[in-house]
Amino acid sequence: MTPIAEPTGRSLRKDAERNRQRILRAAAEVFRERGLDATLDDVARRAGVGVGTVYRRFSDKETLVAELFQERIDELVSAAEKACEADDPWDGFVSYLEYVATTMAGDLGLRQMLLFATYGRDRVAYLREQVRPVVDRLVTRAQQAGALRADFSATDVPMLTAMLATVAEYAAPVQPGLWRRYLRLMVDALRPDGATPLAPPALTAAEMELVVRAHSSREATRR
Amino acid sequence: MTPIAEPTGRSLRKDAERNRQRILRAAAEVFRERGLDATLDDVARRAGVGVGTVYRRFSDKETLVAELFQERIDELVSAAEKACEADDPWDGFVSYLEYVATTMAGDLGLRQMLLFATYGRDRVAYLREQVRPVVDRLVTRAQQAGALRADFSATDVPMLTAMLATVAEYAAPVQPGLWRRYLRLMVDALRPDGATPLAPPALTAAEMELVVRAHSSREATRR
Amino acid sequence: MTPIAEPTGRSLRKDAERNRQRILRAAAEVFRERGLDATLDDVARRAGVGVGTVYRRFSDKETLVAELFQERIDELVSAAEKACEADDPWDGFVSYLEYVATTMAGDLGLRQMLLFATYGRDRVAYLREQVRPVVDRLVTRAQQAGALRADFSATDVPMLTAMLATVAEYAAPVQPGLWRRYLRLMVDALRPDGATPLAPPALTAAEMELVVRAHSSREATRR
Amino acid sequence: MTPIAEPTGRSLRKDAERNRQRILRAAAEVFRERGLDATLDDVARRAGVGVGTVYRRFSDKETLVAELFQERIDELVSAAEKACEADDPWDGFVSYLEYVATTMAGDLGLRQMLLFATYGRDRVAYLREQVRPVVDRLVTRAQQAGALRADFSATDVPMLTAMLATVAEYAAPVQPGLWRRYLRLMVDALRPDGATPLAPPALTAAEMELVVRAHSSREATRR
DNA sequence: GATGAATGAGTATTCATTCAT
DNA sequence: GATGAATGAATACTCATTCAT
Repeated sequence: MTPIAEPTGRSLRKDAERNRQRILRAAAEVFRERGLDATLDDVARRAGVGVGTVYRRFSDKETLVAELFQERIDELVSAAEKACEADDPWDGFVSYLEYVATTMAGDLGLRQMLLFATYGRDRVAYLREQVRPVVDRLVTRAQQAGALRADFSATDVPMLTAMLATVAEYAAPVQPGLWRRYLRLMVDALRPDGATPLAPPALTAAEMELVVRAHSSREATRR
Repeated sequence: MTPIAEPTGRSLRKDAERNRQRILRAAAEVFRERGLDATLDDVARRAGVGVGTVYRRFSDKETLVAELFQERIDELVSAAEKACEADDPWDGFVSYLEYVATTMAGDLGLRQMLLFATYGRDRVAYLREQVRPVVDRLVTRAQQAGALRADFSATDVPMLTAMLATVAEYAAPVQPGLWRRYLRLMVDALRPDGATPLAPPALTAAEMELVVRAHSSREATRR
Repeated sequence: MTPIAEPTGRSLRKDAERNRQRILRAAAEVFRERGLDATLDDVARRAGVGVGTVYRRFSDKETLVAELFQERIDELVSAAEKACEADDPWDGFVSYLEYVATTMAGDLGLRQMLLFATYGRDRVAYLREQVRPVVDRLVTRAQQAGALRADFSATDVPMLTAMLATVAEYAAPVQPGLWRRYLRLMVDALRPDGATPLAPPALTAAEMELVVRAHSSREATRR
Repeated sequence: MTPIAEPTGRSLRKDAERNRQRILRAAAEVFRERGLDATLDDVARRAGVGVGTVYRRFSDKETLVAELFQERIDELVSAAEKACEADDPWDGFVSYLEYVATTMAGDLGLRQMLLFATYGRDRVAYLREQVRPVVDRLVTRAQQAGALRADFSATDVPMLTAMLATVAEYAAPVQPGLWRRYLRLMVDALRPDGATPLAPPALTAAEMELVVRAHSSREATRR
């Protein structure tokens, strides 16, 4: 784009950034389609760069995956925020669940990341850290509006999304939207009327932390 | 054949059988804890035998995994049958869900087998073949008793159990019974009164077959 | 594309090409001396590179073997063409036999490739495809000159060369040229005068195809 | 067979000998059909005994193969002797060649043993030791009768048979008798009339010894 | 900085051989 | 003696990661 001259300095950094983006985009595609078993060579090829370049930008496969995950988290956070501003608190809440499930339904790599402790389980901890406050608000808001049963907890949300991800994973090749059926089912159960007391109680935030940590430490032993 | 005498050959078989059991036990542990990526060398080490011995007993990693899976299937089928004979059709239905969730809780290998079809996808087909009729009965029975909403389908059952298994897996180290909370939630939704129409519709039996098959072919193309 | 400049990438390719050649040379030696059972690790060691490098250049053991074989084919075809242009049709014919026998002498791998079809049987088919027309001409030409008995067939040529190669293989370490003795013997028999009718008839081209195919399928069933 | 009593002593040895024969027979079949790559487990299975028994009778796979080879040698020697007593010296000579080629044509293992230096090349040395005197006689007799060209040597015989084995190997699956065609060809060349002087000269007996030794020592280095 | 070549530990599986029963 | 169970070194091939150009 910049015609002549300027061979060093800024243009290089611009190139670098462009490559970084390319790689992230390529990785997102590749992992989405083929799961986390895909090779970094595959990613590099799709990005149109050499593997070396990938390693220059991301010290590790793990790191690259984590970076991608972070992108999803960011998107998730803004989705949650947007959902918080919905006119109807209940609709906001449900639309957030829908958003998460939709995202996961279309992304094999993401599902593997969430459902199996093979890659960077500790990222999930970080995710919760980020999203939690917003989700808290989302839940409280719906409950205060009397639309969501009182014994529902913010820590239930990640569990529900994991459950939907499971369905998505299972049905992905045949009926990618099947998870909506189970979202409906849950939603029916989440209304305050006629609900049976839930037991055991939801995880506390601290317990939730533990859950996630337990997963990652198990991970640590593995390799 | 001859129940008396035959002191030779028999004692050998005893040893062999002992090793076979050791291997199965070791494999169950290893795959449960570390998933299906675990090596047969790992299994052998855990069992305290050489790899060759593992291969003498199980022609394949695939075969070994399948054998383990078969054990679970058998248990599942009898659980379903027992559930069918419960006095209260609804209780029977719920207790089956409980049984399956409990079984899958904490078994990473089992979940991988069900969700990602690297090993023994045909086995999953077989599993469904075995359990389906009993589950059909279980569901019909609960619906005829007016205890289960009419738009619920037998193909919903594996989905629900997979969902519960996901929760179990997540929470296992901290709160192993957490999945019961979500079982309650679902159960609330499954009652016929006040239910919202479910959409999309449940998978037909044929579609369910496809889901399973699709997993294996996806797997095939992946490599 | 641009023949000037481009100092990067090119020098790498030089290295890579050098290694490729090293590997091919090493493979030629190893397979020649120790047959096709030799390991690619052996080849790598001889070439002074890691196994990975071998696999980077040749996707398969099969492929590497085929590549080596292809080199021989190319040489063979040009030898046959040159032989076709000899002033004396008979001398041309004989010199071709000499060439082939010389080439195969002492190359255990090459002989295994021709006799036992573990690797690159399709290549043998391809070889025949390539050489056959030229050999046909070579034979016809000698027969039309009245120098070669009429019941000789082009499909006899590979058989004769295989036979000579066998002798060469046997005698290589002691008397590398011994095969010439048997070439003389055959040549005596190939003259048209005083020849006994040959039975059974030579293979037809189609049968020859079958021979080659049969080897591969036999191989297939064996494992 | 022996009814009661006599549990130790002779009957055991009889059993052992019977097993030995069974194993040899089984090995002959298995190696004939599937070549020397066949497993000793395969042999044991075919023989209806355990592998352990095979190892009790034959210290080694190599040894078992050698033993089989010896059987063939013995048969070969008697064939040669019988051929020596033929009324027509020439016919005797040719029938010997036919006998050897026929034997090899039907036996993949034998061909591998003879054509490739993978198994027990030194056995070939031994073979020659045994057969040489008879073959000498066979050749001399035919030459004295004026039926065989004078420059033919006894050391040419193993070469001719190896050549025929090559054809047999090649054509085995499609046209197992094709070697006869080339035997005819050679026979035409072996008549004394109209023969071109053969060069280089045949191997001397000493050289032949060297050839064989060279093969086996090459073998030694391999493992 | 970018490239892609090189590396080698790691994986599933086989088979000759040994040894407990 | 016979059995077949156990062993483990060996083989083809992959992929995350490093490094020379």
